[in-house]
Amino acid sequence: MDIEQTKIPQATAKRLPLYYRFLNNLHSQGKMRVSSKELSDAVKVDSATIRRDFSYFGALGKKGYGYNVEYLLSFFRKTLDQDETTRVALIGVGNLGTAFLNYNFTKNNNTKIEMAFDANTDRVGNEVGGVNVYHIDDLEEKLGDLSVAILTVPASAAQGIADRLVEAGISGILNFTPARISVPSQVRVHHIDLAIELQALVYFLKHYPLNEEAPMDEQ
Amino acid sequence: MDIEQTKIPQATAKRLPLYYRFLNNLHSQGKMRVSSKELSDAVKVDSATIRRDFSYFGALGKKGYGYNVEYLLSFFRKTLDQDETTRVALIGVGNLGTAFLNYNFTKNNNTKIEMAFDANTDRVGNEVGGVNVYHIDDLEEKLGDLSVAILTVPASAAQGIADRLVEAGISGILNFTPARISVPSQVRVHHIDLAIELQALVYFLKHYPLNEEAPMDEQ
DNA sequence: TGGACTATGTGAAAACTTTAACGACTTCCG
DNA sequence: CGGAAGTCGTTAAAGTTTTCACATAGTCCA
Ligand SMILES: NC(=O)c1ccc[n+]([C@@H]2O[C@H](COP(=O)([O-])OP(=O)(O)OC[C@H]3O[C@@H](n4cnc5c(N)ncnc54)[C@H](O)[C@@H]3O)[C@@H](O)[C@H]2O)c1
Ligand SMILES: NC(=O)c1ccc[n+]([C@@H]2O[C@H](COP(=O)([O-])OP(=O)(O)OC[C@H]3O[C@@H](n4cnc5c(N)ncnc54)[C@H](O)[C@@H]3O)[C@@H](O)[C@H]2O)c1
Repeated sequence: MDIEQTKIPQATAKRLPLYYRFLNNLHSQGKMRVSSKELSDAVKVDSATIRRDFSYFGALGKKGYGYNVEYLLSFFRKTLDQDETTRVALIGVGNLGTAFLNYNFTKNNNTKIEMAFDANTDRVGNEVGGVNVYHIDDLEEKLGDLSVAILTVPASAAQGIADRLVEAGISGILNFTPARISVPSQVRVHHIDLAIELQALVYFLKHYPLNEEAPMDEQ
Repeated sequence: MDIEQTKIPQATAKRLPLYYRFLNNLHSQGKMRVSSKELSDAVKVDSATIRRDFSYFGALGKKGYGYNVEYLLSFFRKTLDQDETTRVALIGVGNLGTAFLNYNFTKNNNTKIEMAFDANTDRVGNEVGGVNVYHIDDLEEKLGDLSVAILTVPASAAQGIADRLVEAGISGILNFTPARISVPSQVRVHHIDLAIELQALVYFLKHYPLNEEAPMDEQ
């Protein structure tokens, strides 16, 4: 909870995990150095933006040389707390929830889905992707000190479950349901609304010219 | 392809589908009128932002009254081309792809996954969620005039498939793989990177104070 | 009908984000 | 060793998005 880091722009913070992943790729390819230009080509973010982003953390590179991959990587590992794994709960083992459980978020990542909950007794007691599925009634009992939850229940159940999660002490929710849930201000919710992403893409295609000067990428 | 509409800020454009969905909800609840304040509570977007967004389309509301739900809805239906369905292809019928196929995007939506492709012959020939799965070798032959594709293949295959999609005339790609693909500037790619979303949430929780003045929501 | 109330639409300011440009320092080759 | 080439870190400018705040115009009740 560094006071320093409070100053980092949100836009920058959102790109950090992306940088981290590509630095990891470079490192496992045995690359020793990288320039903001090379990184820019890889992650599709303007090189000036990358340099600006890095500069919030101090002078990480060397003029005329670029950045040392290993150094940068170890710096971001600390910054992004890659050393400690954040344990996550998933609520709603349906289509989407099952996909997430089968996917191993820990591969390149400091997060791990530790347990799952569902209301459907057919699902309860099983293991999906190596994760135990408990009954939603046991949420408060099993949750322990987990602080992050992924919400993949039907929209109609979203607010109710969110209330229980908050009550149980969760501090972050990744919400995949179309419901815009209400939570106290100490709790952070990120909405990922897949239907809307698709609609927005279609809208942009129909209404925005996509010629030469189209932006490199979106979102 | 109205010239008018080119002026609409991207940030606004991304919120339109959200507004549309909530207006639909209100309408099916029988509500006749709605104020920017009420809408704000529902979608968690500042009411001034909502009024500003709407104002790009002209004066849609009435002072002292608010907005007529039916009118607004029919206006957005036209604006978002809700009348014509956009046909979409999905490439990669794995965990995530299967979840999308089973989900009916058409429920509240003008998009429909029309066909799917996979390299695994075990999947080919089956129907998933009512959608035929073809072999990836037949991509060019089957694709026809579809202009949007959802990419849920392994990261290593992403760029190769993207190249083929572009060659086959696709104009928009919703990319769920961690690979940042390169495409010509006439093609629009939206990246949805779930692992990064999760990491970013964790980062914000650890490094940003989430007290009184925390923003209402993110992303 | 009148007057209190309500809620829009928008000008202006503030906040945030991206991009351009370049001085300064490093590297690296001949 | 010296100079050309490369690349950072940053200042300043431009662009985008959000928010404030209020005149204005319509509502609605008594
Ligand atoms: N699948 C997709 O492609 C997709 C796309 C966009 C949005 N979404 C949204 O994601 C969410 C999940 O979608 P899905 O397709 O996985 O749905 P699903 O119906 O397959 O899964 C929902 C799961 O939640 C469980 N559940 C229901 N009520 C519960 C409760 N009170 N407590 C705990 N578990 C409960 C159900 O038993 C089920 O297993 C939905 O809100 C949906 O709108 C999904
Ligand atoms: N599942 C998740 O929760 C999750 C989370 C984050 C990111 N992702 C990303 O989404 C993508 C898909 O993930 P997944 O879990 O569904 O993977 P998956 O391995 O379950 O599915 C990939 C599918 O693509 C098919 N495929 C492989 N090569 C192909 C090719 N050349 N042409 C056509 N099809 C091909 C495979 O046969 C398989 O069915 C991956 O890039 C993954 O990194 C998934």
